[in-house]
Order: sequence, then C-alpha cells, then structure tokens
Amino acid sequence: MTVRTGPGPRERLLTAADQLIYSQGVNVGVDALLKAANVARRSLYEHFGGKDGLIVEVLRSAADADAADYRRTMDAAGHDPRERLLAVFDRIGEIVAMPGFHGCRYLAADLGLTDPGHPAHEITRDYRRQVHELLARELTALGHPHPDHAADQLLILIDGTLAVGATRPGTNPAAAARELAEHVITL
Amino acid sequence: MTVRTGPGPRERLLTAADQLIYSQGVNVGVDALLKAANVARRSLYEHFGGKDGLIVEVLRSAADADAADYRRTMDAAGHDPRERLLAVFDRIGEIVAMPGFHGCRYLAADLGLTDPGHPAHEITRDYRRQVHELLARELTALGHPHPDHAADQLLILIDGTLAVGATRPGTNPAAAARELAEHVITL
DNA sequence: AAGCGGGTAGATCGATCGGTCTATCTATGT
DNA sequence: ACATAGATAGACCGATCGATCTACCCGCTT
Repeated sequence: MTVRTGPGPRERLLTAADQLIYSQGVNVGVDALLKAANVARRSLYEHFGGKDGLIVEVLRSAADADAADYRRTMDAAGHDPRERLLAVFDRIGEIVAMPGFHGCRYLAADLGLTDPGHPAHEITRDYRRQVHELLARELTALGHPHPDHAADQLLILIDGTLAVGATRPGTNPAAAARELAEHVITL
Repeated sequence: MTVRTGPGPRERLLTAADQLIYSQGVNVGVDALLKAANVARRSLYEHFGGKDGLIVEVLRSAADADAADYRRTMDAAGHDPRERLLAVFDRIGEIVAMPGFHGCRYLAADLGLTDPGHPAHEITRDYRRQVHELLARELTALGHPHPDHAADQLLILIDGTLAVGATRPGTNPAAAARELAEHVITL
C-alpha cells in the first residue's frame, strides 16, 4: 500500500530544525531538535551524520526555497527588469514585516558558526552568489552599464534592510531601501 | 605609592572579553574568558555578577568607543556636513578591511542572544539610536528636507556594508555604499 | 603587629552539550 | 513464516557549560 504515511524522520527533522534553528539560533540543543521533530536520536545521525550535517542541509534547502521565492517574485512582476527588481524589495518588505522575523538566517548562521571551516559557510556563500547573479541578470537586461557593481549595491541594500528590519522594529526599511534601489536601477 | 599597578581584573576582563566575544561569539565559555584575562573566576562574579553582566558591560563600552570613533571621524572631516557624512563611509571602509573583521558586533550580539529580554539588546538598540541621531543631525545641518528618513537610509547602507563586508570578502562594499550615500545626501 | 579587603587558585556543583550505544518494535519483501 | 531494514526509546559517555564555594595570599590601613 504505502499510503497514508506521513513525512519520514528526515523530513520531520528538516522542517523542525528549519524553524527551530532560525528562532533559537544555530546553538539549539540536539535534544530540542529531536523533541520538536518527534524523531529518535539515532535517526539524526543516520540521516545527517550529526548536528553539523543537519545544519548544512537545513541551510541548503532554505537557500533553494529562498532563491525560488525571489524568482517567483520577479516572475510575478512581469517582464520589465525594473519592475522585477523593485518587486524584490516589496517582497523583502513583506518578509521583514512577518511575525517572528528577526534577521537574515544566513547571516545569523555565519555569525553563529565561529569555525571558518564549517561547511555551512559554503552554503551561505553560494546562496549570496546566486542572488547576486539573479540581480545582475536583470540589470544586464536593463542595459545597465555596470550590472555587477549595481548588483553589489542592491545586495548591500538587501542585507541592510534585513539587518535594520531585525534591529529597529517599527521602521520600514524596505520602503527606504526601495527608493535607493530605484536610483541604482535608474541609470 | 600606588604606582606601577597594571590594569585591575575588571579592566583585564573587559578588554579580553571585548576581543574574545567578538572573535568567538557571545557563546564563548567563561573559562576561556578567565584564561584570556588572567583573572580569577571569583573576580568575574564580583565585578559583573555573571557572564551576562560582563557581556552587557563589554557592549556598552564598545558602543561608547564606536560612537566616539564616528564623532572623531566626522570632526576630522571638517565642518561641511556632506564631507562629514561621507567620511563615515570611508571610515567603515577601513573597518571592514581590517584583519579579523567579521561583521557588526552589535548585530552579532542581537542574533546570538536568543532571549529577547536579555539586557544586551537595550545596549545595541541605544547604540543604533545614537548613530541614527548622529547622522540625522548632520542631515539637518545640511538642510535635508527629511533628515530622519535619510538617516534611516544611511543606517541601512551602513548595516548592509558591514554585513556584506563580513560575508563577501574581496568586494569593496563601503565604496559602493558611499556612492548611494552621496545620492541620499544630495537633495 | 593585627586585621581586612581584594585578589588568585582551584575544587565542586548540577545541568546540558553532542555523540554512541543497546534493546525493542514495526513494516516490508521474499 | 521469516528475515531484514528502518525507526523508536532511552541509557550512557566524556566534555563543557555557568555558577558557587573554600582556602590562601598579598598589600594596605590602623
């Protein structure tokens, strides 16, 4: 039959760890993760080799989801590269306003994992490169003279918005960043 | 005589913790802090009441020092508000380029201390308010129509620069941010 | 000389950390 | 019917966490 079978331990661990690691930081205890996922201790080490492996996999799938979210956001904004880029900042405005938001999870992971050799850093680096390329592509389509440089600037605005959104609640950093993004785009 | 007496245990703990907490994160062990400061265990609890008290005091003194650094940077740039504001981004460029830099310590503290009630959050919040006011004052002197809003934007650029400087080594985010800062100022 | 406050050194506490282990249960395939 | 793979529950490991405690030592005042 193989029906009515809910998500397996690997899936449950990933989704539970995704939420718990973001809300509690990368230093959450293994016990808390297992309890939240309702998974046996052994399953964690079978599927991920350890806590670090789980962290890496959580970040990887989150990065895929977030990159897809950006793509979806841009596609929903039509074909004009200007609109597609500005839509990203509108979307970030929504993200920052979501309850429970408290900063960029990738920056949090990088800051929380002291060891520079931790494999999680590669994931976050790749994710940023991916977003940068996403932005640069639109800027190129826009005919921007320096798409790479402009993408750098948009990335600064994005990271700044996420940081300010986490640390200065009540303000609307996404709207302020969007204005600057318009200036970056308009050239 | 009371001479030739080096810094006391409180001073040593503060300076050692300042470096160690930034380089290792707020989760450094108490043992590591004591060892780095060459201080008896008891002294920590006598002077700061515990690890949390030490963290708070470290952040407070660091915030004072950083705010003073911003003021000094602006004063060294002369009296023109434009020059004074742009000098901040040049200074941030230096900071980001310093060996061992790996992000804004205040954001790292906020992200590392999960408990929203931790007293350290008040310190970081006050620091940001302080910087915001510093920027807004110059913008007002510049005759900017919306100094508060512009200060918000400069703060986004600053936080974004620090984040990108930490996560995308090799790039020069301060220079890119400075261009956008010029646009914010020029109105 | 005596007393005292501030400092050091280090044992010790219970809790928790990440990780390994054994034992048991269950569903599947043959 | 039986064997096997995958999952669970939970004991257990050494290490480390933050914090408390005792014992000692030094320099100062009186």
